[in-house]
Amino acid sequence: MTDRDDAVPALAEAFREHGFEGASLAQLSAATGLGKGSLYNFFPGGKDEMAAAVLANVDAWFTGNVFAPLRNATPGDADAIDAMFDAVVYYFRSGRRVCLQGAFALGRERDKFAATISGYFGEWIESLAAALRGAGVRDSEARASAAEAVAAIQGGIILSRALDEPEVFTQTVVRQRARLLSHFTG
Amino acid sequence: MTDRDDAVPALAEAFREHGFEGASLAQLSAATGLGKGSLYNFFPGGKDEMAAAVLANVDAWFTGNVFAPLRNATPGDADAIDAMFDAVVYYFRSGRRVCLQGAFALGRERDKFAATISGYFGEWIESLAAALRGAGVRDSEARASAAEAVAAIQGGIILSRALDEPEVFTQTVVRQRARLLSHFTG
DNA sequence: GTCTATACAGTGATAGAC
DNA sequence: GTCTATCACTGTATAGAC
Repeated sequence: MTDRDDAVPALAEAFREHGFEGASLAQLSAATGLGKGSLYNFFPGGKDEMAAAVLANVDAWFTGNVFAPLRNATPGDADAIDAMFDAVVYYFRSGRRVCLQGAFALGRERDKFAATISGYFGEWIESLAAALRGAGVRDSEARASAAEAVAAIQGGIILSRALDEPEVFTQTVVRQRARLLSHFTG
Repeated sequence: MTDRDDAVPALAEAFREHGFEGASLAQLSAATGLGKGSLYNFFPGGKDEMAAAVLANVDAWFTGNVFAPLRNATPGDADAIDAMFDAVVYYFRSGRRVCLQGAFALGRERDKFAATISGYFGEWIESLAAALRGAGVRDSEARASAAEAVAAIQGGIILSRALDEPEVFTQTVVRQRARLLSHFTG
């Protein structure tokens, strides 16, 4: 654990609150408690490298807490699906916390971090589809169903923030959880 | 029709491509073909007023092409639902075009345009729920089902852009359309 | 490694000539 | 009404003292 890694969570929160363009170096400096000089010492590439480090950190969290458990689930066992939704509710703070990859996908940042963003969502859908296939769902339906769940989560974040009603996100998760688990009861 | 209204569509595209913070006055000037002086003549409030005019313009389009048809649908008739999805696919260019209200909901712009954004999604959900109630769906389920559809559309835009696969959005619409129409076949 | 000082391009916005 | 010129300011990034 270097000091560089210690700064990443603070950077993440700053990017989530202000967006990539909206997060100025002054704010990033204040959020981390590091002077601009120190920030450029850890991230010579500037804001781009800071954002890349943040995205990689988020990806690592999801790999460990979501993607890998879905991949390693025993076929036909719904627990990994349940755990995924629990992790999602926790990570996105019931919809109050923005998904950086999702927010970046809507803006100019998409071009700059295209591979990372694509990889994040692609792996989420693929690992979830793998768990669904374990319940006997055929491949094309598993992928479509997985994409639908991931899209619903992303849309749930937007809606709950737009309406300022966290229950919208919670409800979205409840419904998607039930929908996916119904594959396992048959 | 004033020259002000003529500039709004060009401003909308600029905001969609670059985001609110990312769209500089130089770009807005280039997109509209108007000098900064002219822009400030039409929009004395600057960027904020331009964005507000764009959001109002989008809202008006949806009111005329989506919300009102849903409200005026004859109870039990699914045509308005079908028309909504057609309009959505057209408006969002099969997921290639960003939803400004959705993008703003994820950033700092949310605070500045809170009422407009909330009103847009609130009316979308309410008008869609009204059409579903016309098919005999009880109120709480109608609202939840409507919110799920709107969230899926927003998430579909994110996913299709993130993966650079318009088919993801198209598939989302296909599935949601089928899900909502199933209320009418009973 | 950390900070302060600074370079310099670009920002939103305004003034004023035409 | 339209543009150009300009304003004050903030942006990212760097240099250099400590």
